[in-house]
Amino acid sequence: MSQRIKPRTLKGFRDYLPQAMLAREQLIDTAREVYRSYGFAPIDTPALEYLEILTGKGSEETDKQLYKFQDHGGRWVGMRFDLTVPLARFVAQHYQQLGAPIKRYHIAPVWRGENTQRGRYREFVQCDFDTVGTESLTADIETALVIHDLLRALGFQQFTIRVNNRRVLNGLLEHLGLAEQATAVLRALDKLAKAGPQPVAEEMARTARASQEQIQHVLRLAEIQGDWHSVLAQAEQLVGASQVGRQGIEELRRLGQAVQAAGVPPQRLQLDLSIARGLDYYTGTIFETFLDQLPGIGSVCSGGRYDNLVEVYSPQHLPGVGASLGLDRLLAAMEELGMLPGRATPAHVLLVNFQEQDLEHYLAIAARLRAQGVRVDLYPEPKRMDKQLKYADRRGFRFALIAGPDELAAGHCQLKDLQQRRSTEYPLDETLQELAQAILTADA
RNA sequence: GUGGCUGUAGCUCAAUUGGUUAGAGCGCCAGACUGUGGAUCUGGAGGUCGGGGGUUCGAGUCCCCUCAGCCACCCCA
Repeated sequence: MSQRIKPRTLKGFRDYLPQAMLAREQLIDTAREVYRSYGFAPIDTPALEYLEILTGKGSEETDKQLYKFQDHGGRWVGMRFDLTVPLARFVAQHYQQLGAPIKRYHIAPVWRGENTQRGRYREFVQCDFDTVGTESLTADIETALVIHDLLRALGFQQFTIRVNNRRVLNGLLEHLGLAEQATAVLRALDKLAKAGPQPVAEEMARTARASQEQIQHVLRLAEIQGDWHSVLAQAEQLVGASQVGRQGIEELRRLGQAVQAAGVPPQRLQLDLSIARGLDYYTGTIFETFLDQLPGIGSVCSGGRYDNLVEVYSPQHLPGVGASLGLDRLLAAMEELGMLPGRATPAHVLLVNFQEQDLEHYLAIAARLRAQGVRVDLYPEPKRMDKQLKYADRRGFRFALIAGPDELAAGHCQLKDLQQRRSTEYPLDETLQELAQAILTADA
């Protein structure tokens, strides 16, 4: 070999080893189950879209982060940076066949060419669920419930879903005569939690040319603290006579009431009038979800209502609402919190290999166990047993199945529980039902 | 995209003021122990000191560039 190529991966792109991938797949399975329990159905869309489909939808910033290039036919194409914009295109293209409302989930990778950090990558998987084609607040309420169920199903106890409504913000800005500069004001406001009031006020003065009085008014809204009820009461005064603002407040009132009535503990759902979200397409309810133990990692599940996004591609009015679970960010958090299992194998049992001439026996035993749902890993070569047991141990197998010449001759086998460190004898009969039951029971 | 910090074996880290053939622990492979795992001992594999260039008699060590990681800004999952 003249020149060996150095194996490496691009910045922000990663390989996933078995242990990590098992955790990812388990998380995906959980998300899928929760989505399905609410009736969301799966879809998929291409990684590449015509560039014009993607640009100008999220924000100026997302346009800059877009991976784009000319394909072999000279077409300008881009890699999707989220799953919501492709969904809008998808709905516009297929709503005749689908009918409304459309409830779909979509678990797939997205790409953003931005700088990397802990829990921030250039290729990452989002787990989106959305309801398109209804303006009903029920869809917003269910979105909150799904987020809640999802985090609970993943094993989280301490998390906070922060809720706001763009209409409240827009109402206030309208009331203050800042409707024109809404984007700039909201962008500055979004930084309040991190930066504090001083820098935010300065940014508003600079980018939105807001007066001191206007700024103070906006900041007052964001600083409102308290329970759901009192926050709304105070916000009501600040938005004044604004029609939009009052609608937003009413929506939040109904949403808060319904979600709590559905059994979500009040402390998990917080009204936070300062969250605005950087994406331009949101029009109503907005959600962000933070882990109480790791607030610094950012939101692990965000979303909101976007009533006009599909109209970019279709004359139909197709309002939508949904949210996106950040799989990779969540996994980074779970790893930090020690919530990930250390297993590196999906198999329940390692079948020890004693000698080449008994291969057919091993294959038959494995086949019978698999037929009953047991995942069996047959060691490929007759190595020393201590090596094989060490292999099983290191990878986190619960069981090793020992069926050497002695056992085969006697018509039974040893099931070795590597966790409890003891063996039990089982008959090697036609079905191996007793053995399979023992393995599957211990696994559950 | 901007700024700061970091970069030695798979992992965690050593290596006097620049000075011969770059070390340790853990892990991996093998043996002691040819049918019973997290122990012990012995041996082995694995590094172009992230990569490239420069200064120097001599660079892991100093300088520049580049790549990657972390942090902040920005934005976001």
